[in-house]
Amino acid sequence: MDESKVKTRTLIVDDDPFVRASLATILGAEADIEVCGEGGNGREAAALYGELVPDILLMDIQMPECSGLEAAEGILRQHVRARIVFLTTFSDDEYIVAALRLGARGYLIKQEVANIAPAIRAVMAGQMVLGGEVLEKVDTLMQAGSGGAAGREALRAAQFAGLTDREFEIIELIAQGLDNKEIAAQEFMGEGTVRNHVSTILQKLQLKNRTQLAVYYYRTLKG
Amino acid sequence: MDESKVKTRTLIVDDDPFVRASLATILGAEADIEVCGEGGNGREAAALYGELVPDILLMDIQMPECSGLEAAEGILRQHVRARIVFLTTFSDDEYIVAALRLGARGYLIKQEVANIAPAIRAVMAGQMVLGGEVLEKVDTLMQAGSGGAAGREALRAAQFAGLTDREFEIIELIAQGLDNKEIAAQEFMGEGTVRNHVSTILQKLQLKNRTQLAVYYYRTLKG
DNA sequence: TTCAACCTATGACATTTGTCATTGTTTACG
DNA sequence: CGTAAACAATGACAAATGTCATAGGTTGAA
Repeated sequence: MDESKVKTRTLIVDDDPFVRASLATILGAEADIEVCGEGGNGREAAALYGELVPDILLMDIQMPECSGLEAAEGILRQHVRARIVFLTTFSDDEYIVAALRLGARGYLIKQEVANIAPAIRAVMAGQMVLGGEVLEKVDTLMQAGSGGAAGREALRAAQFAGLTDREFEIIELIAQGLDNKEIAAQEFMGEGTVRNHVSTILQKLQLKNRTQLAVYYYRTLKG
Repeated sequence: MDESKVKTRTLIVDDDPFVRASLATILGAEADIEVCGEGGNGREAAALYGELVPDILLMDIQMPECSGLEAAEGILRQHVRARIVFLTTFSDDEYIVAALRLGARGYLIKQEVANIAPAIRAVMAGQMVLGGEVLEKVDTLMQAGSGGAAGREALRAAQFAGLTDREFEIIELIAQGLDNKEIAAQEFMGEGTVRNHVSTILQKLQLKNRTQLAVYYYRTLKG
């Protein structure tokens, strides 16, 4: 159709009015991006999101009253497919993990201003974006196995923060519709062991059962 | 980035060399389509698909050695997001149902040559395409309720052949991760009734459990 | 070496899920 | 009117699923 003509509607949320204004100016100058609203804290973010339903929510984490993480959690509960990109001053370890676990589509550092617009485009294309500085942190946070490929691997690990390789394999099998017995056969382990892994996965991702896990998989990884 | 410049890489698979050549010529003439490979049967389709990972696989169903349906099943197992469009000589009833159930993105008739390129574009835009002749068949195959809207309704009906409205509602709730009790509450019916509906759905779609149903939902409806 | 993860495994247990037989109501069609 | 299909429900049952406690083996880092 005419996707190329439609601008990416972006909602900006930051407690610093100066930052908001700067971002709005910088992004507004891009031909394919339109700033559709601005907010100053998490509550406003949630309210504005429900009202405007933007394509992208670009949000700070540390904000008074209601943090970006809290807001994101609420928003994602309502709008599962929300594309939320965090924009912070420092790449704080716990925040990264928390944000990615929530299902954020990006985690950028304010210093890397020039990267923001391209990052938004990438997220709109279904990708996930981590700022360079963040990527390093992620790398050290989970001493990524051996000397394997860094790129996609780090992303994968990041998105399912805290999950082990085994657990991730099992997630993929569940997302293909296999039951515990089939998974056990495929992975050469006991069915009880599979159950244990599944149980751990569900706790880590705060899900209730394997069906929710499959849903989560397709909504977060794909989608 | 620059999606508008990148051509849609299309893999053509048909046992008739003449058909292959014709299609390649016709499609190659389109500014936004590029034929990236050709194959003569299902096995070649699978092999080439894995090698080239095209945007679109345009494939005949009836082929020697390995039918298009078999190939599609294998390919979709590996590449969940594969966009497979079947192109056949006749709109054969069973094939239509089978193809759509597999998760095909399109089912076209060779006679409607002029429609192929537009169909490819539609599929790339996330839509699903059924040739006009096919649509009629689908309509009669399942005497589509009453005189409701034909378009999207027919598609939905086709994709979930034989499913009732109620059943479809329940599918959507399952695809949101609700358990039977929650569905019962939401739909104002007994939990046992929900179980019965789920059981019927699974039989109709030939699935084993609700997790597979969720997987099926996201692989088929979404993409 | 000691410690912390991770992986594996078992047994017990409660819950959820799926199947089946059966029954009844309502609605649409011939 | 009779019939068929969709819808709702119940009870009973088998199977799958998820949780928990516990425990042994491996491996890499301090």
